[in-house]
Amino acid sequence: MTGPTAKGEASRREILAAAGEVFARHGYAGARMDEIVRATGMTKGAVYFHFPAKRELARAVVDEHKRRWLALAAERLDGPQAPSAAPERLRAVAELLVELTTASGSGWDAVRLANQIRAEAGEESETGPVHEWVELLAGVVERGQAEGSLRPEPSPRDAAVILVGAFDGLKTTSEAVAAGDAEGFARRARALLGLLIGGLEA
Amino acid sequence: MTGPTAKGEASRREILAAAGEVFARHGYAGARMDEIVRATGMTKGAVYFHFPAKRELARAVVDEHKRRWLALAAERLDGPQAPSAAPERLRAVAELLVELTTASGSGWDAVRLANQIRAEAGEESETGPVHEWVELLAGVVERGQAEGSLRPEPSPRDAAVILVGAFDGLKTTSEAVAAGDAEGFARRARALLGLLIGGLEA
Amino acid sequence: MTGPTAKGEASRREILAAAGEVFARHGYAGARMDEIVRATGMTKGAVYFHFPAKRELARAVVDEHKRRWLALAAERLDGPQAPSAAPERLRAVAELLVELTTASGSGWDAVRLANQIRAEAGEESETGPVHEWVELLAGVVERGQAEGSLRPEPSPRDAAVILVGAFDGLKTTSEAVAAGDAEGFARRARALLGLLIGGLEA
Amino acid sequence: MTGPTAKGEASRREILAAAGEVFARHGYAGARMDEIVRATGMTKGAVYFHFPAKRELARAVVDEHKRRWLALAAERLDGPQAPSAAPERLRAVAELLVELTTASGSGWDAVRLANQIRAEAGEESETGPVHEWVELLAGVVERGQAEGSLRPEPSPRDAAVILVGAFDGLKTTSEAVAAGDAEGFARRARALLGLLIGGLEA
DNA sequence: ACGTTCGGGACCGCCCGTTTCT
DNA sequence: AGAAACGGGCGGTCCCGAACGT
Repeated sequence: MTGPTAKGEASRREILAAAGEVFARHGYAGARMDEIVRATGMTKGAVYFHFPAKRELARAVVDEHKRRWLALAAERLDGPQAPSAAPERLRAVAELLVELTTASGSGWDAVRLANQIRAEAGEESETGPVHEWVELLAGVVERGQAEGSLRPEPSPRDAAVILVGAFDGLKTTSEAVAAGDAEGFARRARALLGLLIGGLEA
Repeated sequence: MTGPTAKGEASRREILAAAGEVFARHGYAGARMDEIVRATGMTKGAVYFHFPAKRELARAVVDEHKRRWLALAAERLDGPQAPSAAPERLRAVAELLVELTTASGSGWDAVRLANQIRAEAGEESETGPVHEWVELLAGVVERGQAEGSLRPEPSPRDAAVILVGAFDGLKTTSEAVAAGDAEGFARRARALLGLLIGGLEA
Repeated sequence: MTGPTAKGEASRREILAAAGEVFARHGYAGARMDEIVRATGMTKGAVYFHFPAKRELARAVVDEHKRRWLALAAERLDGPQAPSAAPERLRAVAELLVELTTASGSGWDAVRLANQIRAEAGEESETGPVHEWVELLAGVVERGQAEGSLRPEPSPRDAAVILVGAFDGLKTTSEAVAAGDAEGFARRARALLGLLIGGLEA
Repeated sequence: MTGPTAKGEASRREILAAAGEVFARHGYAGARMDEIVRATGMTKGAVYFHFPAKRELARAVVDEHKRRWLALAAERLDGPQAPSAAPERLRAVAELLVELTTASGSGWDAVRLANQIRAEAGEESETGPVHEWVELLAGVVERGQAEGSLRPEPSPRDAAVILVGAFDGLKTTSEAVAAGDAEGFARRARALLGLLIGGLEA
């Protein structure tokens, strides 16, 4: 009745980290609980104490990343040196995306993981990280269109979906074409987002 | 030593079709061989006579689609009423992509399937359908840049990867955001490709 | 990380016993995991928790017997009423072999099982029970030759291999000729070993 | 209605040879029909035309060898320079056994194959090659005992079983102890048989 | 609260000896 | 004699819960 202890929290975080890695390496279905367990150094029971099922674990991994990213995005958009014009705000978010994806090595993996969960379980959870990004960008686009700095043509939501989706797909395809070429991906991603944002400008 | 017969070929095609559907429904890992077998109406032995393993079957599905699509693409680009200017050629291919994806219902699934196989097997096959599309589009872009109808900035290959990847990702994200909304996807896809191709024009 | 518990040990032993029986009845290849599982009264998961694969299980069965028999042999050779002259020592071991084989019912089966594993897996493990017997007997023969109570002709190792091999083969052949005739086997085995040991004496 | 043709006979022999090799390599249970088929260069239908089942094929392999060996044995025992004294006759057969086993590479494999079939199918066929050898040797021993050149102690049949069984086991054990050492096996085999026959002499 | 060892079964991909068409 | 189809069953995996400490 005393709630989670400090040790419990630490274990939880460790499990989350290990699971994130394994899920990223093998995909949701391909990931084996045994491997996750081994990666944590704990035993099966320990993992299952914190997360009652594989799916819950995956969801927790996704949520964890989501939390972190949105905090970063908010910082870029609301922080002291945040730009005020919509195109620049879009560019700031775009840059954050590129950085997240290339820097931490596997930043975008959680997005892919969320998609896999969705694909397996027949459409349920509508709270994946993509939605958050879409909402975020849709808000920026909407304000930009209201201000007149962005063209009114694709609806804010469509524009947002296009930006997020295009970026996501580029990651997959880049890896299919040239696996491991992080630099090439960053170059292409910047070109892509530049092209799109430029096209959206008034 | 007489080679495959007509009946055998027919069975092979039937299996391929059924497998394509099941793979599309559940993804590669989620697809059960039993379900594929049931879908063909044949028995396990029959399927395993034609394809020695699940992975080979999936690869054959991918290759089959690849063959068909590239034939269509070639038709659009080399047929009688094929446009000659690079931007229009890109637009023609873009339109074909949209049509294939929305019309046949399971058009783009093979691309996704190829990505899943690649993800599972730890990067081996370099013959997925993406590569073909990339090569095809890179050729068009290159000629366009030589003619001056396209800007020289992203390299032909980068441009091609961007076009293919962005399109691919849009599908996934569209479904994550609004599952089953084919019309919405087509609208966004046309907007995306229009934006990109417009941006590439001189 | 607390190590195996008493219950676990008990289960392990039970599985080992059941597996030994089934392997003896059907041979390694002919033995079905399902039957072993059924014989234990547990489920597949339980068996595979203790032994990760059929081959490991078989190896464990072999090792178990090896341990037990060598302890008995050591008792006969080093115990209080152990003979000191080499020929008598050989005869003591020979008698033990006959007793083990006929008495416990499934005595020599582990030796046959080890041979089958080796035959299947393409020569790897050099730790089968035969080796232990060979080493044991070679030691006795060597001392006997040094003392002059045994002829120097076949090298200790050759003599040991001959003794063990001849005994092993007699079992198989006896059963091929007259299945189930334990008494006949014992008679022949004593004759065989008497002949050989007599021939080795100075 | 014309009976087997010449081509059919040739195919049969080819299948038998290929099957013998594969059975020797993998054992009866481990041998795959597919591999045998591949080794013949024919198709499954062809093999199953000549031999209705795997077991029949194995039996045919065994019988084939049996036929050949007995012809050779008869030659040694009844030929022009055949010895007349029982001990020498035993030695002649022993020498033949050693030669057969070491020379043709896999001479004794059929004996092992026969044992495997018997083990799998729960004692039926009593016509394996071991029996033939036992009968043959028992005859020699019987005459020797009648003549007084062999001691009367182990019955002819027991003596024969001992000789055959000991030899068989030595092969297995030799390979377990020193795989591939044909020379060592021959040395030990000659020592073993010399020891035994010497012990049987009056 | 946290962790461990142990056990449960459903299920899965695939193999394999065989039969059935041409 | 070839290609094609059959279908039962096998070894093994995997996610998870139970029982039991600490």
